[in-house]
Amino acid sequence: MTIQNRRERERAERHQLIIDAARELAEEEGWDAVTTRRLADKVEYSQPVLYSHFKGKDAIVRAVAVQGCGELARKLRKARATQHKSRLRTAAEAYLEFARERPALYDAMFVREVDIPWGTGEAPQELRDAFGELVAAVEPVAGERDLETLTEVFWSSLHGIATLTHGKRLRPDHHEARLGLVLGALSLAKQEDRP
Amino acid sequence: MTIQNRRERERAERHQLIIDAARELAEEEGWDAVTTRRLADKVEYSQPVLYSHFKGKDAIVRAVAVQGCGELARKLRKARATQHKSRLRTAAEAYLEFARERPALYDAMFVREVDIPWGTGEAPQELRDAFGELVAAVEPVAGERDLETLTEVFWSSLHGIATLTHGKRLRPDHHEARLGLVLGALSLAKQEDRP
DNA sequence: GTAAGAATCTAGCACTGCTAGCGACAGGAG
DNA sequence: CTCCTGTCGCTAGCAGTGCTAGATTCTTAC
Repeated sequence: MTIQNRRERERAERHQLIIDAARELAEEEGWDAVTTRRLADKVEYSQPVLYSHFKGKDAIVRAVAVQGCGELARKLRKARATQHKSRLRTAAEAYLEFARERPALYDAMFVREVDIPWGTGEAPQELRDAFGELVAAVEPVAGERDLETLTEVFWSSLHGIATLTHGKRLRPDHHEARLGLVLGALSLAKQEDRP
Repeated sequence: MTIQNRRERERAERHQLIIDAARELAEEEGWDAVTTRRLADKVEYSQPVLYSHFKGKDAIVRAVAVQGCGELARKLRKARATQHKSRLRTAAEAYLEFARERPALYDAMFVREVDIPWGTGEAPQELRDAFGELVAAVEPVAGERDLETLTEVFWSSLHGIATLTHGKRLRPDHHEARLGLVLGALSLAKQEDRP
C-alpha cells in the first residue's frame, strides 16, 4: 500500500520533471532543440523512460502547452486583481507580455499543431480559465454585442499581434500605437477616444 | 551564347519546378511531408540538385512563401476590382478565403519562421504589394488614425482569426459574426453599426 | 576522337522519433 | 538467507531526416 503509493508519487514527480525539462529546454533554445535524446539527458534517464510517461514527443509538448494555459490564466487573474487602467487594457498588456516573455511556451499553446480539443469537447480546465479571464476583460465594453464572440475577436487580435510581432513582421516600434488602436476600436469608441 | 542561354533558361525552369513541387507537396500533405528526398523524387532529380538551386530546405520554403505573397496580392487586387461590399469587408473576406483555401501556403508565408527581412530591409516586392492592398482597403475607414498602423492592426486581426480558426481554437460557426465585429470595430462604427 | 569541364548521382554522415528485447534489481515466499 | 518472479530501465537498433564529399557520366570544344 504505502510502498505502492511511494512508487506512484515518484512516478508523478518524474512526470512533472519531464514536462519542466522540456519547457526549460524549449525556452532556452527553442523547440527544435527539444529532442528526445537531449530531454532524456536533462532528466538523467534514457529515452524509453519518456515513452513510459507519454505516448510520444507530441504528448510532451501538449502537456507543456496545457500547463502554460494555466500559467497564462493565473497571470491574467493577477493582473485583473491589481489593475490600474481599464480591464481591457490590463488584460491586453498582460497577454502580450506573456507572449513576449515566454515565446516558446506561447508557441506550444497557440501556434503549433497540438490536437487538443479546444473548442468543444471539452478543453482542459486551464484553457477554459484563461479564456474566462479574457471574457471578464471584454465584458465591460461589450455593450449589446455578443460577449463570447467579441472575446474571440479580442483574442484573435492579440494573438495576431503577438505572433506577427514575434515573427518580426510588424514594425518593432509602434507597438503601443497598435495596442491603442485595437483597444479603441473594440471599446466602441467610448473610451480611448483621444490620447 | 545561345547555348548558354538555353542552359540558363532550363536552369530557371527547373528552379521554378522545384518551388512548384514543394508547394504542391505541402498543400497536399502538409509541410511535414516535404522532405528533400520526396521533393527530389517529385522533380525526378537527386537530392544534391536541390542544393545547387537553394542553400537548403529553408530557402525552398522561403521561395514558396514569397511567391505566395504575390498570389495573395493578386487575389486582393482582383477582389478590389470587382467589389460589391465595402472595401474593408471585401479585402477581409478575400484574405480569409486565401488562408482557408491554401493553409500550407499561408503557413509558409506568415506562421513558420522564415527569416525574410519583413519590416525593414527591404522586404520582397510581393510582400509589399500584398500589404499595399491591405492599406488600400483600410484607407476609407482610417479617419484621422494613422493609416499604416491601422493596417497593421487590421492585418493582425485577420491573421489571428485565420490561424486560430485553422488550429480549431475558435468555434467553427460564428465565423461571420466574428468578421462582422472586427469590421464594425475598425470602421469607427460609421458603418456596420447595425445588421 | 579525345581531352576538359560541367552537371549529376551514389553513398554516406550525424542526427531525428521511436521500440524490441535484454539485464538488473526489488519484493514476497519458503 | 535463498530463490523466484515480475517490474523497471537500459542498450542497441530501425527507418527516416537534412545535407555533402567524391565518384561518375555526359556535354562541349578542339
